[in-house]
Parts: sequence; structure tokens; C-alpha cells
Amino acid sequence: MSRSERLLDLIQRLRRHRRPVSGQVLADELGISIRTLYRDIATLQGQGAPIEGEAGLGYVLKPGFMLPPLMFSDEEIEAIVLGSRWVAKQPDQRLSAAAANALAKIAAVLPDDLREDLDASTLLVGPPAHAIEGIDLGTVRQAIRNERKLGFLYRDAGGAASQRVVWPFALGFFDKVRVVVAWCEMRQDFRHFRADRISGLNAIDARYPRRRQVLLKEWRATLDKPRGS
Amino acid sequence: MSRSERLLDLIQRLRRHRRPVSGQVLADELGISIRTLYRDIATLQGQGAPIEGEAGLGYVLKPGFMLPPLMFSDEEIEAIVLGSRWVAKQPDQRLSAAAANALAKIAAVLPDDLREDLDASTLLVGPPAHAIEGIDLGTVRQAIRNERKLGFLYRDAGGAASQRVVWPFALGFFDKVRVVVAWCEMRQDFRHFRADRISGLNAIDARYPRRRQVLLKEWRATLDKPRGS
DNA sequence: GCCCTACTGTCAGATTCTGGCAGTAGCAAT
DNA sequence: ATTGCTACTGCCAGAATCTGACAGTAGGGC
Repeated sequence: MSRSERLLDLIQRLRRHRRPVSGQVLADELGISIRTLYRDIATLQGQGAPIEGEAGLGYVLKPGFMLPPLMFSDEEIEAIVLGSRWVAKQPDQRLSAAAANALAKIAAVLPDDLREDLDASTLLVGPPAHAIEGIDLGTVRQAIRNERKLGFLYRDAGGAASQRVVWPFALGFFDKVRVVVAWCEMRQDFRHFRADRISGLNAIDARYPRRRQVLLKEWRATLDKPRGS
Repeated sequence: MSRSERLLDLIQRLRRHRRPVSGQVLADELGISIRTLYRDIATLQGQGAPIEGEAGLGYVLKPGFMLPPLMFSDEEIEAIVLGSRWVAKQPDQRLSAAAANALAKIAAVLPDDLREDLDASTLLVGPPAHAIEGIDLGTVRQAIRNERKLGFLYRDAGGAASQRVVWPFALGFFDKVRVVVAWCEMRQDFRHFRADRISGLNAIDARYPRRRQVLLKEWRATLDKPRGS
């Protein structure tokens, strides 16, 4: 195996393990000496890979991911660009900025003529969704990722307001509204909350007692019963 | 410069030139001998890069693009996935399929835990846009890309129908409708056509006489006048 | 204090890379 | 058909790089 292949292989292996892995283990897996592994790690770090090594522990790949060389057809690139453009117009500031950054990174490596086409935007996305939400959706996404509780004041369709503590596990992007899907401690049931009716959002520094994935699956099951498909 | 860096550099250079480039030129640009260039090309081809060499002409990179290793933050990946998912729900079959393919390719290289999260979809996209359009938007996109005329029957808001020949140059994705933006030969002006009011679409095998980019720019200018920004 | 680990320096041998040369073959214009 | 440009292959010797082994320093966890 050539050195360059091995370097990619090394990154992939680091991805799989999320806990720290010792250099010795990696070296064995790759069939190289520990010394060479250290050199490989140094090379990858030199190329910007976010690998952290700690004495006594091992190596971890920090969040943030390097996509290896990928082949996309031009329609696939168009699809990705159009999609990112749509996300960039969403009212979620952090996500929107992330989409714009991703677009910039992709554009930077496209061939000139295709980039021009994309800059010129033959594929347009509708007007930005109304940024009427007073809350920071980034907080919601973070709570979802970390399985943390959220507290807020909710004003329902009838206008009645109530203070809620919920376990959020999904965020829906619909035509005009963003919807937080969560288990509601008050109702002891799944509920969805329109983002524009939420106020006084605060992240609670307490993990909720169930796995996000499980909640999601159960919620899906409840959806399948009343409606077909 | 290490060999692996040079190989990436070589791909980038091939991207810039769209006409065939001789190996000698590339070798000079890279500061290596022609012999080594041939070896590099062979290596890239061995790794799946779509490089074609023809004797007497030179090298071309076939359409379809290899993204070099790119770093994305997890928010950027989320943005791309959410966007692609949105595109995948659009009624344009080909584009939708392309988005799904791109998603699959990206998912294939993500670390397990993140992939699970994404599969489980903590970021949801609203119900699929109504696929009421009777026409194939792929045809429209192709006409735009190739700067070809389109003919169709259009039924306007009042219900009146008319046969049109237009020069399409952009496609807008709005909340509920897709809109073809084009120069209309009949009206001798820019017009937009809601896709759901188009029928009997046929691609005309004749190039329209102006550059798409120019049309787009002019159209933009007409938009800026009546409305601010 | 002990063990495990990351990390660095050095060096000789293995491996790979590189450039030059010679030769074959395909494409295009003349 | 000839000429010129080009892609492509095989070969070889020297250059460059990589590799493993050993020795040694330093930091974290128990």
C-alpha cells in the first residue's frame, strides 16, 4: 500500500474509533511500525487534519470532518449547491452561515466555467423564509445534538401560554415555519412546537433520560398509525 | 512538494484547462519531467480519476468532478445534508435523484455516529412539494445549460392559453411552485412561467442567440428597478 | 512510584521516485 | 503518404524518500 493511501486509511480508522486510540494499536492495524505511525500522524497534522494526541491516552480526531476525494456528477453538484443555497436562506443564523461557508469551500475547487454558472445562479431559491422567529434555532440544534432539555414559554394556536420543559430530538423545516419536535414533560407525550410561538427559550443543563434516536423512532411510530405512509 | 500534493495539484490544473492540454505543458507547469507526468496520470487514473488522454491532442478531465479532500465542520455537514434532503424532495426527478446520490456518497464516508444521526434525521424537511407539475423539469434545466429554446403551451393566471417559444435561463424553486425564468419571443420581454401552468413542453434543437449569463444579468437589472434590493 | 503513552533524534537499509533514453502507436494537417 | 505532435511503455541508474529499530524525554492516570 502506498503511503498516500495509507494516510487516508489512517484518517478513516481514526474516524471509526471515537475514544482515544493508542498509536501502537493503529500501527498494528496498518501493519507499520510505531515510528512510522508517528511520522504519518505528523504529516496529516501538517496538512490540517485535526488530530489530537495526548500522552497516556492516545489519538482522537476532533469533530470536523475531512471528506476524502469524492466524485460528483455535475447534476449532483447542482443539487448540493441548490440545497445549500436553500439552507443559506433559512432563518437559523448559524446553520445559514455554515451553508454559506460550505458553498464557498465547494465553489473554490470547482472548474471556472461551472463556478461561473453557479455564481450566476441559474437555479434560484425563493425569498428568504420570514425571520420572524425570536429564538435562536442554533440553541435548539445544540440541545438536540447533546440530548439536553429545553425550557420555554409556548403560546399555542388558541393563544393560551404555558411554560414547558421538553426533550427535543428533531427540528423540522417547513415552508413557512420551523417546528421543534420533542417530548413534553408537562403533557407526558410527543408534541411539536412552532418556533414562532416559542419565547423565553433557555437551554437547561440537564441531559434528558432517554436516547434521542429512540425518541425519534417512537415518535415516527405514532405518526405511522394515524396516517398512511 | 510531495508526490501526493503534486497529484492534487495536477487535478486542479486539469480542471482549469477545459481544452486538451499536452503532457509537456503540464509537466513544465509542475516542474517535473514528462516521464514522471505520465506516471502521475497513470496513478490518478488508477484511483478512478476520469482523465482521458488522446495521442496528438492532450489530456482532458471528463465532466464529473472530483472534490479534493475538504474539511467541513459538523454544522457545515448538517447544512449540506439538510439542503440535499430538501432538494431530494423537490418534484424534479433527475435533480432529486442526484441529491439522493450525493447524500449517499457523503454518508458513506462519514463517521458512524454522525451517519446514524443523519440517517435518523434530526433535521427534517417538510412534506414533498406537490408534484403537480406535468412537465419534466430536467428538460428545462438541460435547455438552460445548453442555451436552447423551449416551446410549450402556457395557461396564464386568467386561464387564457397561448403557445410560447422562450429562451430559458433560470429556474426558481419557491415554496409551492417552480418558475421558469425566460425571454419570451412572443412578448419580446422577460417573463416567468409557473411550471404547473406549462403543458406540452418540447425542447427545440436551436440555440438561442444570446448568452445565458447576459440574459440573467439584464433580468436582474429589471428586478432591481421596481423593487429595492 | 509505576505503567502506559506521545513524541523526537539518529542512522542505515529498503523502497520509491525521478529523469533520460529508446521505441511504438494514434491523431491531424499537409 | 508524409510529417509533426502527441500519448504511452520499458528500462536503468542515481536521487530522494520512507521505514524500522533503538534510545531517550515528557506527560497523564493509577
